[in-house]
Amino acid sequence: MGIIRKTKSLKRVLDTFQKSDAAISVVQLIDNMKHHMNKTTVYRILDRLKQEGIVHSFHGKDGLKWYAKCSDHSSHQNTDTHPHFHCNHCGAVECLPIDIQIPDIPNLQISSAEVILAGICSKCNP
Amino acid sequence: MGIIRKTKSLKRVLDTFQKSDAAISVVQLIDNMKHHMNKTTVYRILDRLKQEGIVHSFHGKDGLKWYAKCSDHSSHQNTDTHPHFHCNHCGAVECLPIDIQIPDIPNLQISSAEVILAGICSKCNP
DNA sequence: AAATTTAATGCAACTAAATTGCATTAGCAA
DNA sequence: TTGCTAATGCAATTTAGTTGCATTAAATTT
Ligand SMILES: [Mn+2]
Ligand SMILES: [Mn+2]
Ligand SMILES: [Zn+2]
Ligand SMILES: [Zn+2]
Repeated sequence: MGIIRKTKSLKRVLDTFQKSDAAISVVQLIDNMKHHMNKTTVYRILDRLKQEGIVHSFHGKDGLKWYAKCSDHSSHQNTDTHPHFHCNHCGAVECLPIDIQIPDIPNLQISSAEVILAGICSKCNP
Repeated sequence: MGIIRKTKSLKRVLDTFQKSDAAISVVQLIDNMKHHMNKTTVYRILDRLKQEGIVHSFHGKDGLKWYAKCSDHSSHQNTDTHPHFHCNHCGAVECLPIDIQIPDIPNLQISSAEVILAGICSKCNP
């Protein structure tokens, strides 16, 4: 595992994540890359980057897929349960560097959690 | 608001929710109803039931839409932030009657939260 | 009980996200 | 430079969800 060819396409996508902490939707990323690579390629690159632990994915408030860079400290591959905030006004999504406490539930073996918070972000706030 | 014709189709869908507390995916519900009504009708009935506060919706771990009956006590239309559990093994989804504490985040106005937990349910457990 | 009104439905066409198969290209190591 | 094969492009496909419009059937009125 871990065999990655550093193709131009991969570098370009990787760059997007390294330049900013912001999460990006697949739809948006495909659009950003449309003059440089095929959408199928974007999907496949995201798969690889995720497998390598370089990015993580989750679903935004509308069920669409988003990706964001894994921050250095939060690379606990499995137990990375930080929440995400989706702005209802501008549509931006950000990773929140906090820990949501998931209580133990009797009879349930919880192995992962997705927490998506929605509201108004700081930029859209008065 | 609240004008609802008690059509045969609506009664049939309503019955599904009243007979069980389990959540059901739209995909599954459409399949269950396929001999009795059109999928468009299912979508529209779900919209109405939700508007009436009879059911609530959320996204499962794969981003698909699920619905479940609103329990009598949890009909705080807005602040209903109970989590949902999605079994990785059998695919069942259940509403969890617990409260997840969402901490205040500086600069963010959080108005809703979706918490989806994944793992192994009691039936799939040893 | 018939006529009226219009919410609700069926259906086909459509949109959009995500996936797949296959021929071609380009990283990279020998 | 050559050879291997991971990676890509592209077109077709799948699937969730939506829309427009003609038709049907609840509910209300006569
Ligand atoms: Mn994140
Ligand atoms: Mn629920
Ligand atoms: Zn915003
Ligand atoms: Zn299960």
